[in-house]
Amino acid sequence: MNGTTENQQAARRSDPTRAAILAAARERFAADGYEKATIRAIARDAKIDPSMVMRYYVNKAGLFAAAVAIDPGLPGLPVEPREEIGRTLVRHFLTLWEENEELTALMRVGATDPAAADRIGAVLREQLIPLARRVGPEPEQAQARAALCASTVLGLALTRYVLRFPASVALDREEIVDWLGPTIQRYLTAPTP
Amino acid sequence: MNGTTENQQAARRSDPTRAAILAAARERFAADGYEKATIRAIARDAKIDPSMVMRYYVNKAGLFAAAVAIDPGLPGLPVEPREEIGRTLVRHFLTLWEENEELTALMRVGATDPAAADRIGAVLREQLIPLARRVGPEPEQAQARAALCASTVLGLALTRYVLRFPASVALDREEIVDWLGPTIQRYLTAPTP
DNA sequence: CGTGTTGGTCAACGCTTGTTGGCAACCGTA
DNA sequence: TACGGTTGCCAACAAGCGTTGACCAACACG
Repeated sequence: MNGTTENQQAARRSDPTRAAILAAARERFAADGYEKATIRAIARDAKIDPSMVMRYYVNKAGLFAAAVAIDPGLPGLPVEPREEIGRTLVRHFLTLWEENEELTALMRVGATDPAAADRIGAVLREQLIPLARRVGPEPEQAQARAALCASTVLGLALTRYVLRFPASVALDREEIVDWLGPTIQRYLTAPTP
Repeated sequence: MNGTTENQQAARRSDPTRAAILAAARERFAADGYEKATIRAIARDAKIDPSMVMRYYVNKAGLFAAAVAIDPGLPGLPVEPREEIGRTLVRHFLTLWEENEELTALMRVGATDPAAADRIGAVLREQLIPLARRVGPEPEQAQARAALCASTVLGLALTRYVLRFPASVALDREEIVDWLGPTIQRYLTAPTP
């Protein structure tokens, strides 16, 4: 089907530009949120004309959708040893947040845009709740357990990566795992209090 | 000094209007965030002309500052019995969030505006850290303990009142206290893991 | 070589925003 | 009754936004 590589769009001469736009968009959305991240500013960062953004991504919403796409990949996570899931999950989320600034962007935008909020909610629905059902007792409690885990993880992300409270930024990785790991572990596996 | 009541501004004929503006502003800021809550929309809700907003609150930033002012009142909180602080704190925060929509507004705006973010951070600095110092062991760990408590409480607020995840909204009050109470208790009083 | 396609710029559009100043109506006081 | 201050509305401003279409330059292919 394709001469060079399998399963990808034909290479276009404009690919570097497209990538530059996406990179600039991610950075701006993560730093400023949706409204304050203007197409003009993004174009300036990418060193091209604002109209190019429209040509390649139709409109601002399309640009945001293209710039922010994330899969936390929870289904592939090892759930054994079972008494370590809490710590495993916390570590997993920490690397995820530190490697993808899109997550910060998604959260900044989600605070005011229901569509973006739902993108985050989808992770809870499609990955965290099933995981809670698989791993914990009382499957009918999976919703509640997953909600608590989400609030724990997103709370840390909020204070550390979005609001950037010094006291939260100062925590180091293993310190966080030591404190939050048992919390998540309890939310997932302990009997309903 | 004043004929009617002590320690307050002279009653102005415009007070009802001022109050209507503030109420509308709180509602809009809480629902839409800073940029999407336009002065025109707020004025429309308050059934007055947009220029009145400027007359009474100088500019949009001044309006926001006047509309959102909160004191969580942690210093006055009973810390006894000590093994109940966790649950007491969680209950306190829950009523706080349910009674003041300003808190939702502050968080929506804080997601993109550093000044608003700092207003939330001030609570952590001035009330939560001192409380952690008073109540927990190893005073030099107070920063970390308080940061963890803040992330717990704000995480719940985020998923429940800002992002409005159904699974988080569905939790009921005492269920939350039962799950989060022990978490806060541990963050505040347990020895460093 | 000519010709269609692609990558990119420029200038402008229509609209909304925060903000301003002028002007009319009302009030309490003298 | 006259009058200064308050309360309110109206119309307009400048600036910034997302978005559009005309136009030029470079390339690919016959």
